[in-house]
Amino acid sequence: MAPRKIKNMEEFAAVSGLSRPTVSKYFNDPETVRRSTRDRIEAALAQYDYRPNIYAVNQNRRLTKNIGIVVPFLADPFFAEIARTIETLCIEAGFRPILLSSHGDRAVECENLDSLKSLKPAGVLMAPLGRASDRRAIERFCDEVPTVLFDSNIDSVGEDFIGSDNQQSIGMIVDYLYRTGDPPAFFEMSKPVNPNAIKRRTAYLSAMERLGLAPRLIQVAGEGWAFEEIGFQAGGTVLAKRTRPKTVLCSNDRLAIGLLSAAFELQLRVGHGPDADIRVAGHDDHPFARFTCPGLTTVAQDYAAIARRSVARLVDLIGSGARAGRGADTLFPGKLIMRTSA
Amino acid sequence: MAPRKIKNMEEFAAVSGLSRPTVSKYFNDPETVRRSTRDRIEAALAQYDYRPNIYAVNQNRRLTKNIGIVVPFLADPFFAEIARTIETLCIEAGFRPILLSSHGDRAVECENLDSLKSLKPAGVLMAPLGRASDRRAIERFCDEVPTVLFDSNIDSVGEDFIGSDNQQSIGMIVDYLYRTGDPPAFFEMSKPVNPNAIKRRTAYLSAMERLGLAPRLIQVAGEGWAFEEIGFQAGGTVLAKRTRPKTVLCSNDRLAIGLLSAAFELQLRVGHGPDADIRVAGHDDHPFARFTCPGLTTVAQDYAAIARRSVARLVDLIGSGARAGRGADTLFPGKLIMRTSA
DNA sequence: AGAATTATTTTACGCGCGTAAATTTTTTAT
DNA sequence: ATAAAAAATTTACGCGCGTAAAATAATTCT
Repeated sequence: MAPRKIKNMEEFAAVSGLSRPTVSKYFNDPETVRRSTRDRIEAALAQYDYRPNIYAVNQNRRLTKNIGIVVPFLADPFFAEIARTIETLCIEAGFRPILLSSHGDRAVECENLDSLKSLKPAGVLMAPLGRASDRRAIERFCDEVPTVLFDSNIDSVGEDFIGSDNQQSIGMIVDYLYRTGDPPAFFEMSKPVNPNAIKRRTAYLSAMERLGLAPRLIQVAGEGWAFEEIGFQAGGTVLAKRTRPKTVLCSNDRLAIGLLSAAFELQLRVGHGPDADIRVAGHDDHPFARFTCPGLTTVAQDYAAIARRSVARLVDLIGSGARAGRGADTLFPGKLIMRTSA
Repeated sequence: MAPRKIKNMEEFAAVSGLSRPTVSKYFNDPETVRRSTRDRIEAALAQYDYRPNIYAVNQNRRLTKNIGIVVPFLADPFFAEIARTIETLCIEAGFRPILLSSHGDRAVECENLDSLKSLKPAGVLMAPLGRASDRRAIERFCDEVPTVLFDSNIDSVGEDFIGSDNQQSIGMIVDYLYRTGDPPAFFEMSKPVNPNAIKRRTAYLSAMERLGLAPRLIQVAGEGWAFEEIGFQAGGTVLAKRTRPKTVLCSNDRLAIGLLSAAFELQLRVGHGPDADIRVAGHDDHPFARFTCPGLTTVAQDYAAIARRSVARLVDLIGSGARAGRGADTLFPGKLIMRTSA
């Protein structure tokens, strides 16, 4: 019992009866050694519980097995969920994910990229802040590290972009709302941080035009990532007016959550029933959207597909070693989630 | 312009006119070199933008500047928030935080500890899963790495524990609910994953006894971390019965969010008004608690204080180099947050 | 069985830095 | 001003591994 402690790969190679370079090869890719050799190593591994020193391993490797994951705001459950999915997929693909949040802050985002650069990652999956991002810094980063952007795009940056088809999803829910009642007004922040927000506005306008309807934008002040608070405060003001719309489509679910809270406080009945005062819809299918009062009608982003495709693309890029320059954009369609709020 | 690229510390030392070990000393602690030396290095640093290779740096250091942060479930905004605060504090203290989530899974928690061990962290801040944790694995880990537990305790493990005083906070809200209406029933999961849940139940029972009241536990089935869903499903059943309580105190806010959603669906009026059907209170002051319908009366955990103290204790431990064995527990009191749900 | 192929071992070197010990410089005390 | 003490710097060595090239062994094919 209690076999002596293994200090390094040399010793481990000794107890497995192999040379160190062979063992090294095994740890880089177990498939590259003979079956019998592999069995011997794995037997020794079970007995001695040795792990190569991460720092020594990565010092001389051109490319590490690290994959950086950068999200703009981890306290948003949407990003927490997608990050979790991506993490799992990276591990399954044989990489070591390193999760960083930019906390909604441009400077932090830059620091994250700097930190990652010094970790020599094989690749990076990044959901940028959007407008608040330092475009130049991200460009420079993408020049050095294979990077796939997801969720929110920055034109002509990164190898690839994977996201949602806002044109389709907003078009769909505008159609739905129009067919089942009054056409929606669009509730959003006047200075959106996120490219998706801008695309959704455009999509709303074009959908209304297509239907031959007059658009109505409700643009409210507010900055940062406290969307619920902004939706609540500004929404309260909007809803208190006599001119309030009969149907509101919010640029995202978190704004809608705040708006629903404001509506409740004003004792407005939200829903599609005959005695309802107002209909509210959102976008994203936020994890909490089904627990709002009433449940929020919204469009689900296919975040599982986005995560899968993003990881797959990055792994491809890493495998091919190709820095193919600007690649293609992939947009996944949204799915209408009908609950009781609209 | 465009000075030649710096490959390593040797080159950087050359362009700053110093020897490499001196530069190395500077990067370990700028205070340990002479003022004039420091100025020269920092001037060169501004011009050449060199960063020491992380892997080479940590290979020979006994102790890295890494601090591991392990939370049980990052998709829970409460943990996302406290993790964010802790991250910032670690950076301010001159360390490099590494954030890992156990995703509510025992095996993942163990893997996280293994990963951390091979990163040779100076210390670790850990919020364990609780009952689902592999106690032995955590014990072994704490033997090797200075570890401060926070949020949820595992008796006799780790150097220190920082958390909330459930006895105080539950006692306070039970008092409040009793003084302002009917005494509360306690809504919880029958098999709680979290030690806090168990302490809260005990605290509820003792508070009721102190007040000379008959306790009423409503224990519902359900496992995992989908608290809203459990609160919604089980809560719907409970609230539909004629025997439903007039006042419900939920073991945590996420259960309460689900319960509120169920109440809304049953068209029950929640609140402390004269025409209300039921009062609902929670615990934690979850980031979304103020946007529920109606706003959730709850107890705020002082997560900023917990984060500050946890980091401070760990930095102390690291500084003193002392493995003092089992230290003290620090419990912060909660703060009553009166909203309209109770 | 012999040749061609594939897998493994040996040899040899270097990565970029930490760190103890030796040396030099600077500061303080006399 | 000079010696002693303290601080800063340099010298010298090694960490644990990757990796390339050459040599050897095992396997497969004809």
